[in-house]
Amino acid sequence: MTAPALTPGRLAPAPGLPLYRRIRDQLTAALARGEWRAGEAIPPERALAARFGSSIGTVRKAIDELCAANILVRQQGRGTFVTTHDRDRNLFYFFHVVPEDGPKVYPGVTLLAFTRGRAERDAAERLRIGVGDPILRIRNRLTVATVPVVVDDLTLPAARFPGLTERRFRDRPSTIYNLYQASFGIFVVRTRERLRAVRSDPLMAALLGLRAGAPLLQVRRVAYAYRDEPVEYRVSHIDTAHHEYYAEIDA
Amino acid sequence: MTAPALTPGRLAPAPGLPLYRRIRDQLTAALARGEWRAGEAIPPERALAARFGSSIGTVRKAIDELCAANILVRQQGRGTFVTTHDRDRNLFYFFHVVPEDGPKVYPGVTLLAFTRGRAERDAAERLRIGVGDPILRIRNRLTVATVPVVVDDLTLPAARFPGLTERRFRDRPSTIYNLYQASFGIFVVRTRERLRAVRSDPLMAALLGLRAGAPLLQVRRVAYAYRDEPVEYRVSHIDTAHHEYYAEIDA
DNA sequence: AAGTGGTCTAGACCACCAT
DNA sequence: TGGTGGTCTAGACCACTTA
Repeated sequence: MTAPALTPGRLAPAPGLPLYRRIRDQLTAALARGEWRAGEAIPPERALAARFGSSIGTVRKAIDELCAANILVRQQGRGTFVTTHDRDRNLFYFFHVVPEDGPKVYPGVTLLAFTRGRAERDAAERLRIGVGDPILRIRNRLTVATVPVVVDDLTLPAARFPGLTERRFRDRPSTIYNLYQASFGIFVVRTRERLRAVRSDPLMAALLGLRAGAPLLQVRRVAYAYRDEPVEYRVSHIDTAHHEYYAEIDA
Repeated sequence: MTAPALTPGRLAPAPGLPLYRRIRDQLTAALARGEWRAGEAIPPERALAARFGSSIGTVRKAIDELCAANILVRQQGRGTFVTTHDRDRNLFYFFHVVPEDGPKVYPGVTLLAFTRGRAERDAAERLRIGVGDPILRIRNRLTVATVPVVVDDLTLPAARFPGLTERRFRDRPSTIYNLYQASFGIFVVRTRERLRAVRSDPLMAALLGLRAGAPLLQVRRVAYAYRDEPVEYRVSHIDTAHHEYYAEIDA
């Protein structure tokens, strides 16, 4: 005498979806409205199973997907925790520049400029905002062992970052993506990057200590939050004379 | 009265590993020795559960991992199949060059050179063979809409490709990775790439119809088979004047 | 010792595909 | 209609962490 697989009414929305996906979406929604903060544990699986009126295996399958999306992290014997954008994580997932020889290291970051402006067509399209909408522009220079290697030009939709000032940006305690998460509830989940080789213009050459015309790796990255919302457009120029851009592709 | 979780003796090797991983490894081994060929269905889950003396859920978890590694593909109602390196798959997973505007298209491939030689240090290290071991060198030019965009220089460890001739390489029915799979049992599962911006030397410039010194995107890719065995070292030079290299990074 | 996630079972029923 | 993978249950026991 097994109970019917679907117990209607317990979890109302989208009855076409399997239960474990509806539970996953409920968890995502709870995360998005801040029920559990970054670094905190979510309730134990047995408690969640009771809350959603499902079996524990179904809750585990929902959590599995959130772990695969790097939104949650399991720790056996301790609990399941909301991922944080700490230094190590950031280095591992989002910083792809490695020295020609030797291990990856965390770069030094210098803020070169912090200005307000209005979105041009390129940035507006990528951030899915209107041309002329208010934006923030930030320029950083990254150094590895005091040698300048990367210049980052960030474009942020101002509407998503209310009250972000140069001081707040400069005095952030941790990584940039950690600031997005802790201060604005924006959790970067995925990025898409387009790369090309370009000639260095005089400005970039000066910032990186190169001759104009030297080849640079240009990376145009859009960072996305929970529901595929673009939240940052970043153009990087990388001097790959003694560093490389590293990518691992499955399958 | 539930049976004990572990039923010792049924699946001998590595008793420290969970059952579903041992089953996964058994399946991988069966795949590697050709028990089921590319494109064929593996036995149904119920049959595998009987064969391994486990419950169906445990077999499913093993298959889940092989699907995640893109070695198997499930099709509801039909069966579970061994992945093939067909054109679409190859385009999707391994060809990252997209036009500046418009959709990705499959490139035309022209074989420029096919020679035998001995491994230099760089290639030997990356392929984990000895310096001086026999290798095959292959040069291809890729065109998009008749415009040359990429020059690929492949280095293959000759020992892994016995009997591969220029004719056989040129007359392959499908993709290069499909040839590796169908003729040599080498299934490319993952690649690692290192990218940098370089100046075009005179030879590359001539092959791509550019002026020497033009910036090129250089990609050095190592392709790996089942157990992290390197099977191909490929250096690509890409003209990114009107094309881009596209990467998607999770988390 | 108590509490967490991790593995495994045995079986029911659903959704989909081929015939 | 019969066979496949997909979902779900209810519960046992294991492995690990913390107090």
